[in-house]
Amino acid sequence: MAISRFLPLFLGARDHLDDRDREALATIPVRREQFSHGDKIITAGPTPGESCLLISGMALRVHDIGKQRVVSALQVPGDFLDLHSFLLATLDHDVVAQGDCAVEFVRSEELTRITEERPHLTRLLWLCTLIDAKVTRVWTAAAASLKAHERIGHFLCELHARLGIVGLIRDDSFNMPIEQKDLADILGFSVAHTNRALQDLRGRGLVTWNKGRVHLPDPDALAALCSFDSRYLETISAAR
Amino acid sequence: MAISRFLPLFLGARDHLDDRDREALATIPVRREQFSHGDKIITAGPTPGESCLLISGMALRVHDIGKQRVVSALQVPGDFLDLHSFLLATLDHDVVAQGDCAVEFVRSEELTRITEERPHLTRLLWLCTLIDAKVTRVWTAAAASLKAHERIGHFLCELHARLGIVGLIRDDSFNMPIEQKDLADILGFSVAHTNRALQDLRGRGLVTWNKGRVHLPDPDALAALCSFDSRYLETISAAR
DNA sequence: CGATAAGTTGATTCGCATCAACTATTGTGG
DNA sequence: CCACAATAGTTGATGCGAATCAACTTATCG
Repeated sequence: MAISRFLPLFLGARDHLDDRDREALATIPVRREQFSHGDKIITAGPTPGESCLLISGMALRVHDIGKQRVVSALQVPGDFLDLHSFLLATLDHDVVAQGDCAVEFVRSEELTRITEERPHLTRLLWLCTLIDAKVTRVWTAAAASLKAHERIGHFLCELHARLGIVGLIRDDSFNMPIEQKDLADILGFSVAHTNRALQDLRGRGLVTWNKGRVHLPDPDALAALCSFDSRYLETISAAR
Repeated sequence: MAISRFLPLFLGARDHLDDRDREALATIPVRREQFSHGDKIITAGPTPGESCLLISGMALRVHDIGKQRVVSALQVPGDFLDLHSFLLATLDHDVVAQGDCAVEFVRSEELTRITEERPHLTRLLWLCTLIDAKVTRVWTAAAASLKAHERIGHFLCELHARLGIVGLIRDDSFNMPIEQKDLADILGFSVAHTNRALQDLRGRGLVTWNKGRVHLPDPDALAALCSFDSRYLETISAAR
């Protein structure tokens, strides 16, 4: 099975792909697999000989620190879940399905081959991991400086922007396979507090969230309230 | 001027460098520059046509979010401060000198050349950015789940481990161009609270911190107290 | 020796966790 | 189609961790 159309879409959003790049991507063989909510897609420990690309659904990076469980990132369709593992010998966290997901596995040799033969593609794949890192840094900054309702808003703005890149936004609304308890878990709040913070945003008319679907009536106003600056995601590469 | 011995040291800690790799590194021309405490080494915005390597001292990644200033990472000698900027078109944060620093600038063309000619080195450089990302994720996890004294301890354990890789630890002690107010700033605590948390660690006999020098009498005990697991840093690459 | 910066201490306030109850919604078997 | 169970969401009371502000002590350095 050939790799999903998502990868060229995602990479192409960053920099022009020429025909040879596209062909190199199109000929990567993949194995597709389906996961349900809570399944471990990837387990911490020695890295497997393959990396995987999220096709649909969402996934969480889950760290165990002490006796606690902490989410350090959320992945959306088009993201590599562990492009890292192609270069790292061990993975320090699990990747867990948030809702149902489809995933495509790529053998590491295929990626190594790209690095040997297609320098431009290599730089673009590298870029993916850099953007991932950027998102994490901004997440860290947001966690350190925003209040609960602002963090939720920031999180929703981030999702709105990221899902937009892969074409999953319609009329400023998007699917969200996440419940309040999951949101609390992801942001590290209690359920009670999450609920109150969400009510705050709802009360301001900035967020509606019903049955797994989120609508942001005024994304700019929400962004302003939550100090969200989308520029860090609109990354055109300097890779060429 | 040729690139510092730090780069082969740092890369070589991850994977074997053959003679051609070493030569490719050794012939990279660099410009060396000195910065004093508080100087902006790199400014947020369009990326310059060069990347830089920290040779001595420490530096902070500083994000502006809303009206606040948040530190998302601390860099130590051997770290690239913005290997990102070689691939990213804009940088979303400043890099600021913490104490005096020496830095070596490398033109992006040189790095591009490496990606065209030396796939193995490319993978190792990529690896550097991945480790950087790992550190940030663990930082996020620590921030979310540890109490003040544990976070300080975790931070010191991380530094101990990272400085060890580049040979800057002697008898479990190391230079720390950081005062309590800086530490508060980095971890996002108030100065008062930072002080109390430090006293806690001192009271347990796990940390001494005098005149810019930190000593950890029992690193393992400190690591245990603070849920620090150094494995995420001891990264042998799977890059070959 | 006084001046400035670094470190320490205490009192008060605020954000969020925790625990516990309660309501609304969804799902299930009879 | 109803009765009930299970799950998701909401609300309130209380406690703790850390911020804030202000005073004070100790180093450092002309």
